[in-house]
Amino acid sequence: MDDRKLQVLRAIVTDYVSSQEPVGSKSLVERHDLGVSPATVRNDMAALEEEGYITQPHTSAGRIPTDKGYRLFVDRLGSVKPLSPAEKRAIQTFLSGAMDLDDVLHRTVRLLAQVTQQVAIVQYPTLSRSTVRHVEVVSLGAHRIMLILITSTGRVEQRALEVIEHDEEDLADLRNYLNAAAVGNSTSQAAARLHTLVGELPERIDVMGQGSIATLLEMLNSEASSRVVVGGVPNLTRFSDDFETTVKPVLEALEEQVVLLRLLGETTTADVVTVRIGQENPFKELRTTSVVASGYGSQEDTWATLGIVGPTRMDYPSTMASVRAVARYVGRFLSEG
Amino acid sequence: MDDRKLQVLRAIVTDYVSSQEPVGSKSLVERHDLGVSPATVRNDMAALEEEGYITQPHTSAGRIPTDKGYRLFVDRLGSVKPLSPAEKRAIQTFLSGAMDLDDVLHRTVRLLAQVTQQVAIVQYPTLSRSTVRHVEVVSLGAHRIMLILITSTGRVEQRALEVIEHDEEDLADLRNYLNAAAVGNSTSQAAARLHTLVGELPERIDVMGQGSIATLLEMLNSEASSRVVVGGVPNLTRFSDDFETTVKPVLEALEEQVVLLRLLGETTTADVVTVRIGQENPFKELRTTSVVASGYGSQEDTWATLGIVGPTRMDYPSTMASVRAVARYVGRFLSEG
DNA sequence: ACTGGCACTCCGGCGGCAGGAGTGCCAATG
DNA sequence: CATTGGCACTCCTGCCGCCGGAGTGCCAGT
Repeated sequence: MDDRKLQVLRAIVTDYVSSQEPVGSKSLVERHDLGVSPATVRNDMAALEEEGYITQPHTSAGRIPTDKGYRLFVDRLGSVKPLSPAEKRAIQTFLSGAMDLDDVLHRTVRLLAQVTQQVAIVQYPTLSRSTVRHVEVVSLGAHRIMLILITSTGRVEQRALEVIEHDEEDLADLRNYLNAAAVGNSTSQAAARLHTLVGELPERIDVMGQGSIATLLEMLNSEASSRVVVGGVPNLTRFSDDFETTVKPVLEALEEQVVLLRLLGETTTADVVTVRIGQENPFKELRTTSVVASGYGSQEDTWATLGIVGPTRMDYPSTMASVRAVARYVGRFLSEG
Repeated sequence: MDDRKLQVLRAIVTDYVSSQEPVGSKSLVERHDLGVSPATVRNDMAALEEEGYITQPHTSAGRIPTDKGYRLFVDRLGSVKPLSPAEKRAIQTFLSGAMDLDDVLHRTVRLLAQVTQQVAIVQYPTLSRSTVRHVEVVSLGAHRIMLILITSTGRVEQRALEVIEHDEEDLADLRNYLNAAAVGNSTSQAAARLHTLVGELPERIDVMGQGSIATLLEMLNSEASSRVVVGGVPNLTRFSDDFETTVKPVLEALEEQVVLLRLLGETTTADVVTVRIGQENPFKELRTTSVVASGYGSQEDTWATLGIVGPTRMDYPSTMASVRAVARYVGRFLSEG
């Protein structure tokens, strides 16, 4: 591909992103010194349109990038824009003073929404890559107990279940058995060991134990139902122009956890920023929006994904830089704290 | 106040709510059989406008209700519209199969959003009206422990804190002391008894115990920071006309827990539906929206508030009926489960 | 291969115009 | 005295046509 044509495409993308208006050949050469005349640029534009990178909303209007154009832009043209000092500072200080996992994730989603000016989504760390720190068994009455699962990422899951009559000693026994089997293991290991535990319980707590273990296994496997935090929804109002096509579908997607999770995509490796542009993402209603996501976690493991969703016409370099920076920082913070 | 004038006001409100358009004298007498001519209605309308219950967007347009008009409507004219069988059924079945408190509240907010077609808000049950069911102490490593507080409403709060070196026996002791003092008491009683416990701990766990008690007291007093669940945000898109005045401010309010909590208002008695219309509510940005809220809880106590927020031009009778029904049902469900 | 020039297209804003819905007022009526 | 029919008036809304501007495509010239 011709070098200048790429330059022209880059110029079109950046101009369109900042102005939100179709960009013509004349204004293009005015703002970027390409060293050629508008007529030459027009030829290049015609070629770019022929190849499907740009399009015009109507005859004799300026050009706007297509999804394919954006794709080429982020793949080959996106110079990683360094973060401003203010942004760096914001990222560094935002998490200080966070109290628990909930708090960390809520702060993160706010931060991400603020620096990108988009709708931010942060997924709770999955259980599967973490280890079991503690299992607690609590009585809720004569016939109900509550199981609490605490993982190395600080995540706490609880579930109540109906059981037969029991006393405190039974619970203490059960607690010891469960912890002996689970603590220190990864969730998959813990699941396996709990499974073998089923036959080995003393008869007195056998029935209750089996119920508890079944519930625990459910909790350990509940990765699919993992929760998300959303923030920065008001940023959608910046695109009041295309209400029906952009705002409404995004709001609807945000309402559905399942959709959101699929939108963030498979948990990718940490430190790799994924961009899904327009129709590349899995919901046809969201074909006018893009998703910029990244995994986050410790050096060894990726725990979950976070990212933003916004109109296809967004500032990809900045956004990608911000998402990556936030993902890195949160991963480090959670690994330490 | 003249009886027919009230009828006219009622007709204006209902017509405007359903049509979203200023309503004139002619179409009014057509749709409601008031037994008088349009001219007579015009006189009444002029009077109602004089008294500030209705207004016209511009000269020679139809009338729309003012906030004052809506207020009179809900106070004196709102015949409680009974729920449709379908709605009743939805409410009865929506909570069946709920797993834990989170689940209950999420289902509730969805239900409320669905039946009212508005944005729904549900507040987590406050601690203060509930009793302590269990306090759990878990080791998170050599220098960290986690405190978990479980209340009679099923609410679970956790908080990690730094402590000095400790072993399992210390934790067991501490756990027993804390539970002995707290379990079965209301949160305020529990706070008091924990306070007196400070001096009575054995020396071995004294330091750790003081830290734990301080944290627990914080948790017991954290009523103010109580969380909320929001749902039905896409319903906002039904008012795409006045984007700036309705959609944006609501989205911004939803982002701020503090604002939301103030919006729901002081926790009122259960079974009383509060309506705050337009400028009656505490944020000037929300002067075009109304809030319909109700407390929920057991027979004896009110735990928290739930409600909806929507444009002032809403169907108050239906909405109030729905909010009340949902609040009742959730209260009953949580009291039993 | 690039450039300047030129004719052409299409959007968007603006003004004028007509239709319709609604009002206020007034005189008439039971 | 409340109610009513009639009437003139106001104002919004949609529609049409017009015009300017921005942009394009093409072609001939360097």
